Amino acid sequence: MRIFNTLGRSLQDFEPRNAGEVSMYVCGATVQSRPHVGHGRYAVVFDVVRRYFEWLGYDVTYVRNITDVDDKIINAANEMGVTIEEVVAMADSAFKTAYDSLRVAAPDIEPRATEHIPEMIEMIEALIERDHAYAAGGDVYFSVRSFPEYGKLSGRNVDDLRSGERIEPGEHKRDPLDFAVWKGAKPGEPQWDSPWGPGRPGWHIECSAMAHKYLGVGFDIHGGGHDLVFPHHENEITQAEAAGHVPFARYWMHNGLLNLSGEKMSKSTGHVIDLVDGIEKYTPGAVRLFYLRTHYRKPVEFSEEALVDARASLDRIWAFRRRVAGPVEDMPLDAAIQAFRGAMESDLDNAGALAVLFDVIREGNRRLDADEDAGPWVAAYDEITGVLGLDEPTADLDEISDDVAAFAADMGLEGFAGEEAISALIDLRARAREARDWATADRIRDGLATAGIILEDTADGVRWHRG
RNA sequence: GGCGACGUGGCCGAGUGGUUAGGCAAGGGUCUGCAAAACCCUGAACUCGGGUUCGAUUCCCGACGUCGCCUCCA
Repeated sequence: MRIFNTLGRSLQDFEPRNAGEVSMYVCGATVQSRPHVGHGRYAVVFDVVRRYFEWLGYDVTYVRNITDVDDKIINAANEMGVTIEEVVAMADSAFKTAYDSLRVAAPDIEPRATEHIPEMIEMIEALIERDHAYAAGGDVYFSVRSFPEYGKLSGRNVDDLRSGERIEPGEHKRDPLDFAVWKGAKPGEPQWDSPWGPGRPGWHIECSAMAHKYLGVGFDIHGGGHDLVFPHHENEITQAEAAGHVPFARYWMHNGLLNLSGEKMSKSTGHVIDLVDGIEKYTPGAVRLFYLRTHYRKPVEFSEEALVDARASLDRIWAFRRRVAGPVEDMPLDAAIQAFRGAMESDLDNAGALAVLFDVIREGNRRLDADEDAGPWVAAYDEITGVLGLDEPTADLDEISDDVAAFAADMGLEGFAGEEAISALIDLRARAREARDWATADRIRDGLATAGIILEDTADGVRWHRG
């Protein structure tokens, strides 16, 4: 497996820290507001990274944090006139809803910043002991110039940074480049006791401390959005390594960002499309496929057209598997699995992997049309869609059940519901077709379509699926 | 101003120093009561200008363009 490592900016062979195990930490959300469609990408990308390693047989430990204390959360609470807990609960639940519908598997560990304050304080103490941080006026700052390697991840030279040149009122930095690892408490803000007085942790120290706690020194993969490279990840490395955890992480993966009308989506500017809304509008599978059509490192433009395109592609994918009922016994076609692996091993070329899937589908369809054995192709399909999380979920009839039952009743089929109602209607339609009563047959097909069930007549009988 | 990424057919999007990516859309056919699905066929590309090379979309240089980071952000 070759991975593009942001640390060193090169394609590198992946060698796990411990044979057979992969430890990964991904920066999750700051739960200040509902997720936008950009957040779905990082979640899906790293979900696939995890699934792929698991598929290869690695024992994966996946940690994804929740940042639940932060300036932005405090500001949001003040603006909305609600408590911080309410902001966190609202945003957190929207993120969970989105992850679930996108079929992003829950991480093994999902630590919250507010539950790891002692670990952060411990790390800050270590930094002070080693003269990499200093307390000033109730705050604690990291001394950037005390760490010569600062800038190694983002490729920045300390002297080129014009950021942080201004010092906010009330800050006590010795050097404008220094950043806060502990912020002294302000009235009305969440606070914890510390050796430097009451306060709360800086953003970057949260991840350094939690990643270290759960994954130890030199864990395998640290991931996140490309916009986190600087300063967040740069500072994470700096703090962790300055505290003696060397190396902090060995491979750094960053997914490309999502643009909207040529501009990055950003919570702070409100230039966003809500993720939960987008999933509802375009369907979860189409959104997931949209993320996976493009190599994970490239920027992507979010557009109506792109989502409609993804939806059509997904229909093609799923239509193939519907042609064969149930599981297949065959071994997956070796050539296809090798090609799939080849793509994935090449820095997780998810777009190339998708091309392999479409090749499998085309040949599989051709074989089914020709009455040839398609088992190995179907098995390869199952294998690949399983890793990508693109297999079709079992039809959920709950929300349309009433409509189907009502329509069945209209057709004179009282007392049927769910799949039974669908089967009864299909039987009724079959009799109508035998009698060449096309009007009734079409009425049933159209009625079911309105309710959300699509019928297809095939040589082997009628198939249905959710529309 | 500093650092970095990218520019492929109507749209999206992989890849490669010389031989068809793939998807969506379009046109033609086959199948079908009609649909739907599927298969077959068709066309179409590598931003521009130099250079290296027998040969470059692929390597090097430059131009133009788009985007990201340098402040919170997946």
